[in-house]
Amino acid sequence: MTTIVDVARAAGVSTATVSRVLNNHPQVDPRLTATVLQVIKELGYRPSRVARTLRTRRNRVWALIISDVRTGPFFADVVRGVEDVAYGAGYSLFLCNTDEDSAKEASYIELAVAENVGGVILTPSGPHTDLSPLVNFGVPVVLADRTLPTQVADSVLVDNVSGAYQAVAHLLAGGYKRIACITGMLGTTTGSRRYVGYGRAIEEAGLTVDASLVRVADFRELGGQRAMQELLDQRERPDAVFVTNHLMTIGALQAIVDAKLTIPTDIAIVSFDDMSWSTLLRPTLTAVAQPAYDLGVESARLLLSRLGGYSGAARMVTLSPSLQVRGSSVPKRRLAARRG
Amino acid sequence: MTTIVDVARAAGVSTATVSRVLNNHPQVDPRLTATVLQVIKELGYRPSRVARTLRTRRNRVWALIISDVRTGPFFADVVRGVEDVAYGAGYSLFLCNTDEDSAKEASYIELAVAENVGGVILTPSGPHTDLSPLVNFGVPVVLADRTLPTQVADSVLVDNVSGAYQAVAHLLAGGYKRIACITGMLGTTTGSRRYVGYGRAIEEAGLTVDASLVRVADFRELGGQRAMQELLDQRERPDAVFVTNHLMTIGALQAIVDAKLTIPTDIAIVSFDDMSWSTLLRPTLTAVAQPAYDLGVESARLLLSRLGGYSGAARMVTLSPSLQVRGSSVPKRRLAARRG
DNA sequence: ATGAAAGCGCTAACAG
DNA sequence: CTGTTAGCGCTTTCAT
Repeated sequence: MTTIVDVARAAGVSTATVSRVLNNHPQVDPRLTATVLQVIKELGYRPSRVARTLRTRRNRVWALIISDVRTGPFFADVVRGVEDVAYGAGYSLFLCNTDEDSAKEASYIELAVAENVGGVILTPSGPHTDLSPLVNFGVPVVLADRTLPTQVADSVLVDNVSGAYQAVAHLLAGGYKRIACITGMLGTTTGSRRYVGYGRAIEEAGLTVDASLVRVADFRELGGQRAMQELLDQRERPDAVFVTNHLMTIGALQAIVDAKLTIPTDIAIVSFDDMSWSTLLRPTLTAVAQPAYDLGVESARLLLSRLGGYSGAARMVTLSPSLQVRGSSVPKRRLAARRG
Repeated sequence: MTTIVDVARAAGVSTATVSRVLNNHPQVDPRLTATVLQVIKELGYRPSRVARTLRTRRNRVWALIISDVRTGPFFADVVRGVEDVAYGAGYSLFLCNTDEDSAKEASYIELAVAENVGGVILTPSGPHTDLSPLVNFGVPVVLADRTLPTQVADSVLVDNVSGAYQAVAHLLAGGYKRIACITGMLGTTTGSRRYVGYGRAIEEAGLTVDASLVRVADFRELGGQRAMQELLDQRERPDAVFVTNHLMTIGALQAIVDAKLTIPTDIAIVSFDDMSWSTLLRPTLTAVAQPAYDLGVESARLLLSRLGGYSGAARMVTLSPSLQVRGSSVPKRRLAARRG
């Protein structure tokens, strides 16, 4: 391996000069710069980032700690948003999947400080995630998609209440009356906020939330399927359902198909999370689209600003989801018209 | 920040002893070990991986260089396979998305050597990917999903020929005669191998490949859609189509819907790549399922074995995809029976 | 079994 | 403008 010493020797200069060339300091003779650059190329020398990090105590690496890249398009999009900004600014990423497991999360947080990363973008696995190792070591943290009770870090959120509200208000406007809700764990921000949006829409319409129409599931496919089955097995069936994430939506759709019911005549459905295949379903699926990529981008930007020296109070950026109206929630009167 | 020196001082031992405790060397007094461990806990000390890497020239980090995590479930699954093995063995991952851009790929390869990573798992963007920076620096490389002409590295592949063959043989067995193929760029391994499998199945059935039924697209949604439109616009339409990846399948399905044709009566379809939502479509989608997670796992294992000292010739592991038969390719005679 | 000391490759005072 | 030198935090001979 060729080091900075080899380059210095070959170029007949000191290592300091080589270092200056590497970091393009202004006060260095252009001719020296040229020869050094030449030698570097000839020797195929590449400065060790490890040594540089040790010396400068600045690591051009971030840790991105999320629950699972596989879980639908959401996190994958977030990752790309982060990565694109990071790459543009000369940073690279440790990808850490916690699977919502707080122990794994804690161990990745440990890793982040052990690796002396420059910053962390984290989707906390729960309300008790301990950021103190990071905070104590002065590692800037940005919370993405979920925040924490203690306002110790910048966060970037999707307006879950608004997204859910839009979805349910849309169903109400379409003439649906018995609107069920399959929500995720209420202990999570996403779970509770989306449920709040559901309740708000119902109440603003002068109705009250009917507990028999609400099912708290686990954000997963099987949970969604079971919840939907239960709802359909009741004596008084819902005429519409709002499902708060894409995995549970897959399960719910399966349950509806299994029950041989037709969407939206028997039951309308709106999903939180829009997928590339939403338009391939028949009928096409009405869904709340989350700005996942942008969420990654914004998170990375907040981190960059901290790295750039900003040290004000914790900031909170909220991004708005948008309702994609499609066939699975056609207004009742239009359905009637079709029949007629 | 507390360092090994602080620990040594507080424990009344030398840094060498602390280091030995950290790396659990056998020849160290159990009582000293205890006090050192105690002090470490009290001080909240965490050894710097950066310093360790610099000193030992062994980095417990890998670079995982793929085209794009967002591109469907495939790479996300690969990533998780790699990550699970890596995490289990104490390694972490740089996630690098190249977007099939050889310049970006090259820059990530540079990063890998600059960061002195312990190993690289790479999906080459093309046949000209230059591994020499890695090879020169003695960084072990495993090629995942695609290989390179020069057999310089271990590789883990999916048997694309077999997968495509299974798909097309299944259509032939179902009585389909004019089977079209929408394939990706033939310059890529996946593109060419899947096309080979298509051709082999056709020829083994005693037929010949009809060039008018073959479209070379770009592995993307729009490309798949256009290709399908062209195929449908011909005077003699195909009665089935084999599409060689999931994005083009989405496009093709869209085109079929737009043409108001019915699957599989007007045209049957089989996709390479199975998705979580394949069973939600009506009819459900017949697809070749790739062992993506396992591909990640195997790649990581090969890397681990190199890291463990294995230095034999380049190995090649081939994983078999499996055909998931569903409704989009129901045999013709059964269709006839339904009608009758 | 433990410690002293050298050094991994780099940067940043400090001199000159 | 350039060189000398002292570390960054850790591991690892080499002595003891």
